[in-house]
Parts: sequence; structure tokens; C-alpha cells
Amino acid sequence: MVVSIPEGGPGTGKYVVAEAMCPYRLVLEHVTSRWGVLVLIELLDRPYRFSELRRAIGRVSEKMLTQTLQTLERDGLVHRDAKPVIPPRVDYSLTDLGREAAQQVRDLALWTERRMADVERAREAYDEAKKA
Amino acid sequence: MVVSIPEGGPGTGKYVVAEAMCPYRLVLEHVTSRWGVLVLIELLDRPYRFSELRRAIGRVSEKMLTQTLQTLERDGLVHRDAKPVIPPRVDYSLTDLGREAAQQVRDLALWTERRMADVERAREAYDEAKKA
DNA sequence: CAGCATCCCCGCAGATACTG
DNA sequence: CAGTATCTGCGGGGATGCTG
Repeated sequence: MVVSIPEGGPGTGKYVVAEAMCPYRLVLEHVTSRWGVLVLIELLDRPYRFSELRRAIGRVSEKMLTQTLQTLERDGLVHRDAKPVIPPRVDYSLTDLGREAAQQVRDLALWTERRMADVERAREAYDEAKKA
Repeated sequence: MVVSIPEGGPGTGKYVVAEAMCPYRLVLEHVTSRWGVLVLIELLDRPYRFSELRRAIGRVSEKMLTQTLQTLERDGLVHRDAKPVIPPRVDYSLTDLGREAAQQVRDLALWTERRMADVERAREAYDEAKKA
């Protein structure tokens, strides 16, 4: 598959690279972003309200959570349901598309969890070899 | 599954959060990192030499490629084979562990590619709704 | 060729204050 | 409660130069 970044003039700005890359890689980055991963996995269980999600994840600044949710909503992965009540109540859930993504992300997360012991052994071996 | 970030004192440093989170999330970030994804997918095809890999990916600074490869090697996902010749020749390939990870990453990438049209439709709808 | 060392910039993310 | 707006810092990452 094509993953390489298309040629072009030398990037002047920093993240020109991110814009210049194949468009689907941008979605991939949204999905695999630090908070994107956590949001998707949590929402796989059930819908969440904003602050509820914030608490569930543990340490996300409100700003980053908002930003992550907006990005995922724009990409059509998350559905935002704002009830017109006071005080405001907004529920977030996965779309069908989002569910597909979330499942794969969770599978990858589960894999890393399962293989953690192997990774740690590899690290010890690596560090040991370096020390010598 | 547990993805939340454990409580603790307020993070003083910026990425304390990354260290404080469940250890497997660190590995997940390595494999889903901007360059990690590309490296893993490329290596799924065949082994690559350093500069060959650099060219294949297109735009990676040498520094980031080095750093990415070292991280993946330390995690036991990539095998580094440095031949003692002049000029130096170093081949990189996937370990069995790395191949498992790479396959899942590639699947996710392929999914994003397949669903790109849906994502773009969602974006147009989102932007249209915002404009109003 | 395959890196390591150094410098430096600017964008991400956290903190804080305010609003509907 | 669920956000927006604004400020600031610090560290990721590119550029350059050097080495085995």
C-alpha cells in the first residue's frame, strides 16, 4: 500500500508534511492520537456525557477532550447529541463508522496489553546489550 | 478494558501524563506514532536499509527515522542488523512480534483508506451545518 | 553510509478566566 | 454543565555539521 509522503517543494512550515501526506493518514492520526484512542475505546462500552467521559479517562484537559471530540465528530466517527435543556446536557456516542474504527483500535490496544511481557523482555535485553 | 490514566499528584511536567499511564499505552503510542506507522508498514513488505527506508517513506528527517527505529528496536518490534563492513550497511526488518503489530496497523490504515469517502462526506456535512 | 551532537523554532497542550 | 477565548511554556522535530 502507498504510505509514502508525496514529493513537493521543501516544507517551509512544520506540519506541511502532515497536510501533504495522503489524506487518509490524517484520519489515521485522529484515530490513533493520544486522546482519540481513549475516547474511542471508552465509547465502545456505551454513550457518555462530556464530564463523565472526562472522569472516565482520568486526565484530559477539558480543552483537549473538546478538541478530540470535535475532530472525531467532524470525521463522522462520533455522534454528538446536545439536548436543549438547562443545564446543558450533551451525549457522545459512536457512529457505525466510529464503531468500526474503535474496534480495531481496541484490538490493537488489547494486543499491546497481551504482548507487554514480550516487549519488556526485549527492552531489558536491549538495555543490557547497550550497557556493555 | 482499562485505559484510564491513574490518579496521582498533579503533573508538573508536560508528558508526565504519558509516563503515568498504563505502560502498554506507551507501546501503543510507539506503533501508532507518525513515523512508527510508516516504518512498520514499509517493513511488512521486506527488509530495508536505512537510507532506502528513508527514501521509501519520502519525508522523514534522518533524526526522526533513527529515533523511531531505535524505539521500535528497543520494544522488540524491529530487528537491526549492522554488518561490520565499510561503508557501513544496516538492515532493518520486523521481528515476529513486530510483524503482528505491523499487520494490525496496516489493517487499520487500509480501513481508513477504504472509508475515506465516508469520512469526507461526513466532513462536508459537518462544515455545511457549521456554516449555517 | 549510517548515524550522533547541537542549535533553535513554533505549535501542541495545559492553565486560567469567562459565557450561554 | 459544556463549552469558548486567550496566554504561556516547553519539548518535539527539523536543519546543520561532524564522525567512524
